[in-house]
Formats: sequence, C-alpha cells, structure tokens
Amino acid sequence: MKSIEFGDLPKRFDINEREAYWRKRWSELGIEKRDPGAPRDRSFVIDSPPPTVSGALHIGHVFSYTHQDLIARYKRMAGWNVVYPMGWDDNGLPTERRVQNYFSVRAEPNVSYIENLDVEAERLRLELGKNQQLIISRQNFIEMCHVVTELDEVAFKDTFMRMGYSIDWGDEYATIDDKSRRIAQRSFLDLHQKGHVYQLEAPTMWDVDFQTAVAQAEVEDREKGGAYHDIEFGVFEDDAPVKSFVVSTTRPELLAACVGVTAHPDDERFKGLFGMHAVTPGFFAKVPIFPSEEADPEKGTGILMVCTFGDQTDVAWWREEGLELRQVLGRNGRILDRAFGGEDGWQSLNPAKANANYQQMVGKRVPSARAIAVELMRDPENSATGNGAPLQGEPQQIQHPVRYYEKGDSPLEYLTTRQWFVRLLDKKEQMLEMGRRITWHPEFMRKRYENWTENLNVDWCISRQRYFGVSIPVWYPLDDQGERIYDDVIVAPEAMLPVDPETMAPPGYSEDRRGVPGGFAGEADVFDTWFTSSLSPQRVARWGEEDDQMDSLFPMDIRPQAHDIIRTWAFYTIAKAMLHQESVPWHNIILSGWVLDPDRKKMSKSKGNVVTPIDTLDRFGADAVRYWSASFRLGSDAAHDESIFKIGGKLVTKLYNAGKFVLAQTAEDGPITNELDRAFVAELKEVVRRATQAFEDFEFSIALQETEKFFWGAFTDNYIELLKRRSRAEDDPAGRASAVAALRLGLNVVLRLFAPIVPTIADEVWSWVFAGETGHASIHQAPWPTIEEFDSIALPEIAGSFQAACDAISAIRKAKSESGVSLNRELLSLVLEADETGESDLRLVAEDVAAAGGADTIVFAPGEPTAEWRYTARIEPVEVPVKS
RNA sequence: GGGCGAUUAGCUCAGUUGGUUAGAGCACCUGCCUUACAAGCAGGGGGUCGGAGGUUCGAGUCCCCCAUCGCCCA
Repeated sequence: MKSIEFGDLPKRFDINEREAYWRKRWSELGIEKRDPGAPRDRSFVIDSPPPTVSGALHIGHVFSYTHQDLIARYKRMAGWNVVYPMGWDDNGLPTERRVQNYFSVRAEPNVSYIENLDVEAERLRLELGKNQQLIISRQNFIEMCHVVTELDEVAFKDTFMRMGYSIDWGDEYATIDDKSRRIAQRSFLDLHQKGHVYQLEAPTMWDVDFQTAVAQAEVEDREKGGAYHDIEFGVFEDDAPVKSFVVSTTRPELLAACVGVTAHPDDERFKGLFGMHAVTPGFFAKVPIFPSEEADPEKGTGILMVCTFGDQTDVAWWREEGLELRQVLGRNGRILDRAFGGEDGWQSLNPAKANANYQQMVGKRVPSARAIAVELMRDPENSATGNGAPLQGEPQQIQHPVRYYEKGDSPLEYLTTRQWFVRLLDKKEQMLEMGRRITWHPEFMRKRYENWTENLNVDWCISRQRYFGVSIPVWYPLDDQGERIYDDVIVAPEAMLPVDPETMAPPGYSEDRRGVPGGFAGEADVFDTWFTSSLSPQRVARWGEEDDQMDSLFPMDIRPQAHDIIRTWAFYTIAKAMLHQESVPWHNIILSGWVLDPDRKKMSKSKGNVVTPIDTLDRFGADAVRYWSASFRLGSDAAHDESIFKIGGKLVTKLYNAGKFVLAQTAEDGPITNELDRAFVAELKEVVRRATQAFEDFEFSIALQETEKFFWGAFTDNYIELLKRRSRAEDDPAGRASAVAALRLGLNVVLRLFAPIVPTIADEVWSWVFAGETGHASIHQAPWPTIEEFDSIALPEIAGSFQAACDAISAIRKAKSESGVSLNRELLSLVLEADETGESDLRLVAEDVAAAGGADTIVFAPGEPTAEWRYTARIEPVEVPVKS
C-alpha cells in the first residue's frame, strides 16, 4: 500500500504555485481534448458563448463561465466525449469604439489606404491636436481592429486558463476569422435562396451617433426627462381657419415633419374633425385629420400629430394612411436643408414664412432644434389660426421612457434607409414551438423567451453601416446613370466565400468596372454582430466546410449563457437553426444569473462597480472562486460576497489536510468488514447518488452542498475522529485494514465528487496515491463515482450504526465541552444514557465510540432522549497530567 | 400597463412530491494548542419562514389577495 509521510508535504498548500503546475499538467495530459471521431450519441456538446473581446473580463463573466466548466468536467468524468469549444466575438461596435478611443482615429469612406500605417507618425505629420481624430481608411481601420482584438484575446484566454476551464483550445475560433466569415456569408446565401431575407427602403431605427441601423433586440427604454408642449393647430376649410385644437407633444422640433393628425374614433371632442385638414403652426402645412384606435384619449390632449417619424406608431400611421414623407432629420442627427413650397410632400400655405422658420433649425441637432421650435411657437406670427402664440402656457416637465440603442447615447430616430432584413414576424409560432422543444434551466426563463417572441414587431434588421464586421456578400449592378439597380442584386457564389464586396469584384465583372455607369458597386454594409454569433453551433460544427461535423455535433446538448441575452443570442441562434436546419440548435439552455455588487446593482463598466477577476484570483485562488460560483443556483443572481471566497479557500485547506491524514495511515490490504466502516460506506453511497442526480439536472449547487455537508460533517469531523484509534491499532489487523480501506475509499470518492468544482486541490491530493493506484494520471480522467462501485461492500447490519456513532460522540464532546476539559482528555469512566433503540443502534460500533471518546468501554444507563439529544454522556475525566 | 422572479437567523443562502421540533456557512458568545487541519475543533444563543385569508388531520412548501425589492417587455 502506497502511503505518504507528513514530512513530505508542506504544512500549507501554496495555491498559486500549484495552480500554475496543474494548468500546465492538464494541458500536457490533454484532459480537455475531444475525440473528433466520436459519434453524436457518445458526445456531450457545449455551445459555449464567445465573449465580446473589448476591454477586460469582469467577475460576472467568470461566474457564468465557471458554470459551464463545472458541467463540462462532470460530464467528462461521467464518460462523455465532451466538446467544449471557445470563440471570441471580436467583430462589431465595441471593438470599433475601443479602437477609436485607443488610437483616436475614425474611418471614413473615400480615404486612401496607407500601408504600414504608423498612427503616431501620421498624427505628427498632420499636426493633429490631442483631441483631434485622425481620419483613416476603412481598410486601415479594420486592420487596427484586428490588432486590438488579438491583444484582448490573449488576456481573456489567460484568465480562462487560470480559472482552470477545461476548454478544448483545438476548437478555438474568432467571429471575424475566415471560417466564421464564410459560414456567416453561407448563412446569408442559404436564407436568400430560401427567401427569408429581403432588403427594403423604409423607416428604420437609427442611431445618429454611430450612424447605423439597429435591431429591435438592441433597443432599450430609458427613463428620461422631457416636456409636454401644448401647441395650437388650425382646422381649415377652403384655406381659411374655422376651428382649432391643441396637440400636446414632447417633440416640437418635429412640427415641420408633421404629416397628419389623429385622435380616437370614439372621442367626442374630435369626432367632427375627421376627414378635415389641419394646418401646422409655423410651417402652415395642410395635413389630414384621421381617426385611429391607437390614439389614446387619456394621453395629452387626446389628439396628436403624426410625424415622419417620431416613433413606431408614426411609421404605422404613415403607411396605413398613405401620408406624405417629410423627413427632416439626417443620418447624422442634424436637421436637413429642405424647402417648403417645392417638392412633393413639402407643400405649405405660406412657404416664405415656413422656410424662414425652418432655416433657423437647419444643421442643428435635436436638442437645439427643439429649443428653436419652442421659441417659434411663442411667436403669434406663427399661429395657424390668428389666435396668438401657438404655444399654450409653458412646457410641462415629465419623466418618460425614451428609446435608445443599448450602446448609444442619443435617442433613436426613425430614418428612411435601405436595409437588409431576415423575415421572422411570420414565424413567431414556429419560434415558440422551438422554444418548447428546448429544456430551459431554470424552467421559468422560458417565459422570457416567449414574452420576447410574442412581442416582436419588426423583422430582424441585419445590416449595419459599420466597418469591422462580416460583409454582406452582395453587389449591385449600376445603370447608365451609375445608380444602383437594387432589384438585380448579385449574390456571391459560394466558392468565393469569404468575400469582401468592397475589394473584390463580382463574377463577370473586372475590378475597373467598380463604381462606373454600367458597372457594379459592392455592398458596404456589414452584418449585425448577432448574425454571426448566432451561428456558434454551426461555426463549431463547421457547417458546409470541408471538415463539416454537423452530423456528430449538432444539435448540441447545452447552451450556457447569462439571462440578459435571451432575446438576442439565444433568440437568434434558435432562429438560425430553425431556418437553416429546421431543428433546435441545442436540447438544453442553461442560464446563469448576474453578479451584483453589495448594493445589489448589476456590475457594469458604466456604473464603475466592476470587480476584476485577476485580483480576486490572486487573493483566493481559482478553486475558491469556482466554489463561490458553484454555490449559486442557475438563474439566480449572486452578490459579490468575499466571505464565500473565504469558505471556498477553507474547503481547499481542509481537503489538503484531510488528504494528508488519510493517506498517511497504513495497514495491510484488507476488505471493509467492520460495522462502522460499512455504515460509513452506506452513507457515502447515498451522497454519490444525490450528487450525481444533482449534476445530471445541472444543479451543481445542490451537488456541492451534499458533498460538502458529507465531507465536512460526516467524514472529517466524525468518521476520521472515530477511526483514529483503530486505524493505528497494533492488535487488530483486520479492523485496522478495514478502517484504512474505508478511509481511503471515502477520500477517493469525495475527491472525485469535488473534482469539477475545485479541480486543483482535488487533483493535487489525487496525485499523491490514487493516480498511481488507479492508473488515472489526473482525477479529471478518472470515472465519476457510481453506486455500483460499492456493490462488493456489505451493507451494515444495523442501518443506523453510523448516525448512532456520530450522535454518541457528540454527546461525549458536549459533556467534555461543558466540563471545560479538552476533547482528547482520557476518561476514567463513560456512562451513556440512552433508550433501548439508542443502545441497540450503538451495539456494534461502541468500541470505536469509546475509543474516540477516550474511554475503555461504554456503560449504558437507561435514559430518555431529549428533543436535541439521543444520548447524554456522564464522564469522569482523568486528572490533568502535571506539565513539567 | 402586462409578464417573471425573490422575500426564511444580524449577513449570504439551502429547504425535494405538503409530514415529527425549520437547516448550513459567516458573524456573535463560551471552551479547547487535539498527533491532518487554530485558515482548526467542540458547545451555545439567535427565526411568529414579508402580511392577511383559504384548502388540509397537517402549510416555509399548495390556492387567492396584498406589500416591498429586482428583472423582462410595452
């Protein structure tokens, strides 16, 4: 029997040194490597989230990434070929913004490419000030994005490794790499061929700072201050005012864009107006007054102006009523230079006055345009009725929800632009059905998905007017005037993928036909970043590639993610699998909660309450951080609480010490025969059953709790104490052999139960003896314990032996504690008061109990158990030896 | 306004299909250098389970209403 000497091991376990050792060792052993030839039914496939690599990881990432690794390590031990890939989501706005801020540059079209651009030198050459951005070409900008993301990826990877994540780096990818771009473009080709994508020139949500379209999923409401402005409109008959009404609006700057007026059809106040025309103050445009169920009689004055475009309902009214288009806002968020009195849609009863007013706002951003509009409305000259100033009273301040792009700083506007869409609105029912075919953990999160799906109201806008992303693989032929023929789009052939239409010519054209009449133009837009990341299952399974593994990897088993991206990543991934494969992308979705700061606020960079994992790792070690993460149920938010890291650290120390003790005990090899040992094994078996069931349900926190309770309470505090005598007994070789065998079995099994959660200390202790004994060099290559392992060990004769022994030793400790004597004090006599069951349960283990209590024998006396205690001990300690 | 979740000891959280007297860790008090561990061990105090009602022999658990907090969506 191989054993260890206390002296061979350091008194304290050096976490940081040993973690570094084990990371390297795991990598050498290839514990995380998958078997690429394994069939689907032997594999457990994880659709791991590619993190956005812009900036630094925070403790919230570590929290949820740990959850997947717990499952990965468990499944691997349970015999599955675990597929655990990792990708980096590097394309998209966060990276662009980071590059812009980091280098103080901005990309603009029609700037020429500079080879080997040295930003600093270029800035000096152009004598740019500190706050001046260097304008560079699209290609240079993209190159810089690549540089920055590669640096970030290295930092992310380091942290993931340090956390001990058993990621198979053989499956590492980036969403901007060639294969990802090819698969994303292949996705577009497939959707195009199946008729699921279309392009449309229509009012779309637009961020005026980033100057790009955004999708519904990226929109959030923010509570903002605003004001109702009550403004009088005229009602005209034969070009003469006959009546008036007052509109209450929060957006007076859109008065010039007013193209209609509406009220509820049943609203008695305005019933008579329907079918007549209103005239706007200041701009004197005649607009129709029509009824609409959507108009809320309770809101404002009950009658409201319809503008192109204030919000989504304006868009709907504009469509349904066939209203004029009077777009006043440009893509840059400034008021366009337009003229009343001329073109279609810009009629005015007083063009001269209208234009004089309008010109004051041209070129202004929304806030200043609004201030000017309010001033105009204070001028009686601008009244449409001759009743004096159109503005009634003073604006009334309010708080109201305003729509923002989630990464943006200015309210969203609705601008008419040409965009690409994926048709989803007609597939809500199928999407809901897909949601039902997936098991959600926790179950209630399914509601979030259903809620979102049911409330979708626009198709998925997938085109973005950005640079660092996957190109939309199309070109447009140009007509004789050099205008794009949008109906004749040229889609890239699959063999050309990945393709950049801005630098590559479509088949049948040479590059010199770019941009000339009769030639072609490349699509400059890139995909929404979710368009690519929603293909993570297809990307990992290399859909459509030479090494296509869809048959062996898809659909995947689990999608772990945080619950804030149900409406984006989960939703779009489900959509893509449905549209491409007519399948669910995975069978289970595992949703982690958020990490909250001590004030229970979500950690986020903008709040400045972010905790970085490296600092925490330095102080507590990866096992302790993993312990913290494992102790929370799926779906529930976790407070960042240092005391839990400390508990994790204590568990590591305890495993180290318990391992040292158990493996230092020696005996002849022999079977587990003793009643107490058999009873202990029966308990151990029960823990294995419960922990296994919990892990099967992805309830790692329950598994941890069960294992920890058993290890600390039953194993170390009681069982080891009860066996200290017998495991060293000289006169009872069979009892000693049984004790040492049971101790080792207990440690061996407990280590494996803990291995997914605290992988470093588990492997450390495993390596001392068990690695050699079992032939499994790492515990992470050892099999997960099963209850069949205990089949050869006889059940105890008395089912309650173990519990009785623990209760009895507790009674003895209580007596010693109350007498103030140390727990290891020898006893001259020990009397246990017990009832008949109590005495009989203790019958076969009394010798171990007596020995642990420091007595030769137990004398039983009749007694009644109390609510708290089955046994009451009466003790007579030996005199304290006089210390010399 | 609609939906979802939470509310259990001072703090952080368990509590299975309803079933004896509601648990753990931290914190607190007392004792113990004990030969794996003082980063430990033992003992102890501390809860009308957010509020009200109902079903039941029996409710922290099931049903209804309400309150507070958080989240998702309008």
